[in-house]
Formats: sequence, C-alpha cells, structure tokens
Amino acid sequence: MCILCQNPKCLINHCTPEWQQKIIGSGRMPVYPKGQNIFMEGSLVMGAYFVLKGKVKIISSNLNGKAQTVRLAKEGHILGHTAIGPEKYCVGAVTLEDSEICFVDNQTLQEAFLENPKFTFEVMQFYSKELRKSEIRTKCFAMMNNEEKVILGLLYIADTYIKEVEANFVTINLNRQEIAQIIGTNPEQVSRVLTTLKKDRLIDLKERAIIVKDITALKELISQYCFALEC
Amino acid sequence: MCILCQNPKCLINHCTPEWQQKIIGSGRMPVYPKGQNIFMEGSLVMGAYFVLKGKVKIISSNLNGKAQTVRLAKEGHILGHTAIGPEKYCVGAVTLEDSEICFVDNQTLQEAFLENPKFTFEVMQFYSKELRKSEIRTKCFAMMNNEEKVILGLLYIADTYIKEVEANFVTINLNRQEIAQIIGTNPEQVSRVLTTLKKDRLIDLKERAIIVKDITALKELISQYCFALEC
DNA sequence: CGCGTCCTTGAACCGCGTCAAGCCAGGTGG
DNA sequence: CCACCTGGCTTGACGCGGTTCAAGGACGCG
Repeated sequence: MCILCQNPKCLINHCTPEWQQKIIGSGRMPVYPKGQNIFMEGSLVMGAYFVLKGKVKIISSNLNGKAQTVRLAKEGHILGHTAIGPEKYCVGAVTLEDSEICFVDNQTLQEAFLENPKFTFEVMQFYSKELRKSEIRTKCFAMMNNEEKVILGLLYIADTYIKEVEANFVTINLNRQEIAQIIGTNPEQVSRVLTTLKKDRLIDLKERAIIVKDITALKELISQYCFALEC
Repeated sequence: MCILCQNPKCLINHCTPEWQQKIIGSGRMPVYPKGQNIFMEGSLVMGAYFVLKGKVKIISSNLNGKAQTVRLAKEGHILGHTAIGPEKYCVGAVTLEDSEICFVDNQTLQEAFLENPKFTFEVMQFYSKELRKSEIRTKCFAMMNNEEKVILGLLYIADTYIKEVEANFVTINLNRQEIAQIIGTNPEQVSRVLTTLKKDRLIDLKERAIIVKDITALKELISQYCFALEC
C-alpha cells in the first residue's frame, strides 16, 4: 500500500512500489479545511488530485456567480484530470469537510499512466463509471419534477455520506442552499419538499440535520426512473 | 493503422499491431442502418463499441417510455464500457444515420487494456473528457431557460455534425422531437425558439432542415455560461 | 439581550408543458 | 393528374408548477 497515504481505496495503489515512491516524491498531500478551494474554474490544469479522506463538491458557475454542484467526490475519487497541453479547468472543487487530498502533476502522472497499465485501467474505469452516473443525472434533471429531484439529491448525498455499506439510514448535515445547488433549484423548494417528506415519516429533521431513515423507501418513490441508482 | 477499419481516429490504433490483430479476430464490425438499436437499456454488458463512422445517440428512458438523449457520439467515440462482472446497461444506443461500429468483448478488451498502456491512456482521456462535457451539460440543464437550452442543443449537435474544423456553419437534419429529447423539452418549444432565431437571422429553416449560419454568434448568446463550450 | 443566519411558510407572478387547431409537404391511390 | 391522407411543423390558449419576493420564526453567538 502507498507509503504516504496508507489509504486502501486510493487508485495510486495500483502502481508499482517504485512508481508510488516517484509519485510521492513529486506529490503534495496537504490537508484542506472545510470550505477551501482545491482548484478554481478558469485556472490552469497542473495535474490531478486524489481524494484520500473527506468530501468534495465539484462546482461550475455562470457569470452571475450562481454555482451548480455537478458532482460529489469522496475518498478514492479523482478530481480534475491530466492535461496534455495547456488547458483550463471548466469546473472548480471545494471541500465540504476537512479533507486530505494528494496532488500529482501532469508530467509525473502521464509517465505513471504509461508505465502502470493496472493503474491506468483503474482510473479509466473510474472516469467511465462517473460518466455513466453523470449521464443518469442528465436524464433526471430533464425529466423529474422538484420533489423527485430533492429525493434524488438526498440519495446522491446519502451515497457520498453513508458509513456502513448495508445501512438504510444516514445523517446529512448540508444546509438547504447546498442541497439546492446539487439538484438545481432554490432553498425554499428544498425546504418544502423536506417538510412533506417529514410528514410522510420518511425523514427526520433535527437541528437542521436531515436524518434519512429509510433509503429503500426513498428509492421506491423515484423507481420509475428505474436504472437511476444502480449504476 | 488498424487493418480492419483503417480509421485514423479509432482508439484501437493505439494498440500494438499484434493486439490489433487479436482484437479484430474476436471483434465484429457490422454496419448498422439508421435508427437501429446498438444495445438496449437493461441488457447485459458484453463489451464496448468503437464508432468508426456515423452518428449515435445514447438515450435513457423512464418507465413511461419517455426517452432522454444523454450524449451524442461520432467517429472515434466509444459506446458502453468494459464490464468486470455481470452488469447491465443503464442507457441504450441508437444510430442517427448509417454507421460502422466495431464491437470488442469484455475479456479481449480487458487484456488489451492491461498490455497496451497507450491505448488504455487514450481511452481514459476519452472518458475523462466526456465526463467534463457531461458535467457542463448538468450545469446548463440546471441554469438555462428554454431558449438558451435550444441554442446549447444546436451547438452540441453542430459539434457532432460539423464537417470542416474551422467552419462557422452547419446543416442539421434532426427533427424537432430529436432536438427536444437532447435538451429535455418538447417539440413545440423547440419550434418556437427556432422561429425567433430565424427572425434574428441566426439560422435558416429550409424544408425542415436547420441551417446554422453563424455558430460564433450563437455561442455569444450563451456566453454567460462562459466555459460551457470550450472544454 | 440583541444580532445574524438559516429555515419555513405564504403569496404573486410567469415560464413552460400540454392540448388543440391549422398548415404544409410528401406519398398513395383512384 | 388530382383528391385524400398522413406526419411533422407552427402557433395560440390555458393552467400548473416553480421561482421569486417577503415576512416571521428558531437558533446560536457575541
């Protein structure tokens, strides 16, 4: 396992020990506090970031400053990508809690890819899977009404924040604004839907935290978009 | 260059000649007529498809049968993905015109990936880029009004159908329904926006075809989502 | 205790989805 | 060759859902 991060989920583990050493040599692994920018929209792509611990949101803004959260990332995920030439980020990344993130520069990364097929394969699989998830999100954005979007958002967040694999409940500590940015609406709508979900005894609201009591039941509510969640 | 397909854009060219032979041996390269299903939602993932020629839409439906187009693919693109275990497609693929598509099964593909780092690297880059495009689409779906979405849709289609790299115009032969499915709305709305765009002399409508005369001007109209198009 | 922040709820407006009618072009058959 | 039919496009009218604005409440903090 990678000597630096000791995280079994990190894809860098698929490199040979020698390459792990090389990557560590060139890499940085700072700890980012909650709410910190990891990289910003429009800045130059210097390399990729491997999330070892914590949660990160990938956001994209318009010129009015309104931001949309396009993806959530947790440990084992990759932020950004390898640039071949000069290239700028069209998204930004911000931590949702204190996080440890390993940066690897373009040059090192590209060499590592070409000499560690297993590593490259795993990274490819990661991007491929995220693409599929993103495509399903596109479909849901296009077809769902507000209530369904909120439910989808809760499930998406749950997937990122859940502790045990088989658990059917999770506590969410994001505020209404954060949730609204994930599903592309406003805090008022989120609040309204949460209230009705509470009435239906599907969630609890305690001190601004959202306690999802029955994930399976929520999934059932949007099951008509059947493959929405299992890929 | 790959002996079978002779297509310089095909990523399989990044394999060694021996592996190209192996892939060809196990592969099929049928010609699909316009409107044909390449694979369907819910069917088992047997391998990946490399588009050599033609255009393909990747769609996803809800239980009511309503379909959303989540991605357009042209020559050089990949459809589907490599499955490790048993896995089902959560999207389907349909040709938009007569197309040549090379199928490679999971087993062969996985072996090829592990022995052709350059190939794997290129495929990874492809998925990574498509993910970025999809994320920008998510943002646009969340923030744009109907007119902006139609413009985005036209530009997205233009990007797939355009002939010369530097061209500023393109002819689109998709009907209103197809366009509506790409941007997540209905044919009526598409029609309305197209009418106003014609009044503004940004497009021509001739015999149901849409002639985009000034792509740059259209991009200008949605430039407030600034990074929407350049990545 | 007062202030600020976030949440909740209500009310008003308006954009968009839906329905319906009319139009146009192409294809078919008498 | 023309009448008819069909399918896609266009345009108008209407109603709903969601965004926006505003006010009031809950809570934490200095």
